[in-house]
Amino acid sequence: MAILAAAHELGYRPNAAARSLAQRRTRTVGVLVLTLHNPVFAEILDGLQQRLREHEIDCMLVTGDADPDRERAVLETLLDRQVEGLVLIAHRQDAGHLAQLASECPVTVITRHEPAIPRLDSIANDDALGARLAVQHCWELGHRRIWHVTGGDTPVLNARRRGYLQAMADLGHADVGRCIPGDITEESGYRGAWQALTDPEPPTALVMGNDLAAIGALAAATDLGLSVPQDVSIVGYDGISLGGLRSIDLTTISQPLAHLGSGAAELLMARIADPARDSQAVLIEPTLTARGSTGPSRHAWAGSLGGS
Amino acid sequence: MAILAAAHELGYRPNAAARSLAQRRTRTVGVLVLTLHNPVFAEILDGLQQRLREHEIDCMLVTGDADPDRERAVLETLLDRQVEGLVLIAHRQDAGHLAQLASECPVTVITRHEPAIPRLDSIANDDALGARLAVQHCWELGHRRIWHVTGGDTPVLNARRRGYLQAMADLGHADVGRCIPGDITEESGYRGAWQALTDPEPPTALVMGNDLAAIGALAAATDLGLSVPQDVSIVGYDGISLGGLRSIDLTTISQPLAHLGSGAAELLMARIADPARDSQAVLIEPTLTARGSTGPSRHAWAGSLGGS
DNA sequence: TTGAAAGCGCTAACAT
DNA sequence: ATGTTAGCGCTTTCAA
Repeated sequence: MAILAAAHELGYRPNAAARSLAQRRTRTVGVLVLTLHNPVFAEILDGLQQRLREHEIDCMLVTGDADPDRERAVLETLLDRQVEGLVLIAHRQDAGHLAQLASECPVTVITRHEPAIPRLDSIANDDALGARLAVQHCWELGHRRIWHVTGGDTPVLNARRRGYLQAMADLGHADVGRCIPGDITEESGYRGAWQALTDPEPPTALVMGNDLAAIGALAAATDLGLSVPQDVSIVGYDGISLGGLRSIDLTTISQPLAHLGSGAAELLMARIADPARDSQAVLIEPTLTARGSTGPSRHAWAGSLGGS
Repeated sequence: MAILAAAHELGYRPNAAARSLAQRRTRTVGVLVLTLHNPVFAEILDGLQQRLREHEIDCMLVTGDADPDRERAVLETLLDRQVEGLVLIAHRQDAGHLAQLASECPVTVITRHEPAIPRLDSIANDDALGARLAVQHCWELGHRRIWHVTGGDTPVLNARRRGYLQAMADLGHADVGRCIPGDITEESGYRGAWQALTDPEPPTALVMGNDLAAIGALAAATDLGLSVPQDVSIVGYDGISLGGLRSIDLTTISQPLAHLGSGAAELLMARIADPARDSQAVLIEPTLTARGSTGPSRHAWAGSLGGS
């Protein structure tokens, strides 16, 4: 007893591997994040890590840098370490592999609304709704030629594209809409916006796949000598805090990022406590944050077609 | 044999805890990162993780969100898991605790030049030199009233401040220099720059503590109706890729970020192979990346004091 | 070459 | 209340 106490003083360190072997639990969950380069994930992780800490659960953070194979490899290492649950923040896995993961341990997916898979819960914002809000905002400012630079062929970005198309159709302006393929990096946003804005009949408003791409789009507009929002309005998606800076001042569709993280932690804890419970799919309404990158366009009513 | 093979097919998963217990090694290193909100660390991690992967070493990534106590707590969990080494990317620990860590396992520190501690290596850029380069660049553009918004009271940021003061002294203009306290977030950069630029005798050039703060400074200039670089030149530090965007277009002191990461991996691997080797302190020369946020100032020669 | 046994450092269930 | 023992799932050693 006293001996043990003394040992502690002298730098004795309990071996976590031995403990989890004997105890048959690790008090650890694994967290996969799409990439560390987009601050949106840091903001989600803030909420997630804080809540896990409250539950006294350790978290092992890994990233596959948006590469599905690398993701699979790091998920394997997490599973080998007997994590008690998995949180996937914007993964790149298909439904089959997801179901397999969920058969091995509780899984919670953030940012993505998954098909019903047993033992898998999800929490996400309504991307289609968000994209519709973005289009409506532009429309109310008088824009008609509203284009979309997509974020890539993933469920989240496809939902945003769907919302965009839906909104354009609802407004009766699908004919002047257009989708330009891209991904969710600044560079891609720059290229996509450049392509759009150098079109013979350019759009007056751009709905971008996410905030990072929108920041790239701002750069493209600058380089083309266009003023924002006088010449072109730009809307992002995510609501990263960087967009709130006055020199960026990006109108965007805001998700409650930290809340997505803490909500995921709760879902995972609940499922670990009761693995058989029904799958939950929490859907959160995004909101428009209007800032300086959108405004009435002087071209809005003067394009190749008039108002509605 | 065949039995084992079949077991594998059927979802058998080796238990990493049991393996590391039996094998007495984990093939895992722990990585502490100051914060996930600054993309500079993602860029360092790119280089680090890739190199570790080449060595077939797993990496457990944690963050203490710039809070020394939280950092200490997560470092404990890493040590409990018997990591074979530790990489600290911009930590907040004092020399005493660092020495204690190094006595438990090999440690490599990135971004910070540590005092000689046994079993601890470091790799960093020369922050004082970088800050001098920033001042010299402004000076060559004709600026005299060059102020510094500091990044806080940490060794790295203190070195930058020292370099700034040194350069001002060398140029014989220490009297018009001034340090404004701040930290390394956009918000702080905004506040610090605002304070500087609303001074009765404002500076014509601002050397910021890092790129994020510089981006905040750009916002402050915008809000004050000042043009960059006509009214004020702004220099960042780090060389994050965000600064290269044309809408931001930040002159900065570039560190070879991925190289810092891969270099740290090599240092750590070498020390794990030979724990008794001499401590290494790799120092890398930063370089100036001149972009659009700096230029000759129309006020440079017209301030309260003329040229030299 | 293949199989049995011991043991890694801890915890849990016992027996004292 | 305290001390002892078995065993977590693997690797390694040693015997066959």
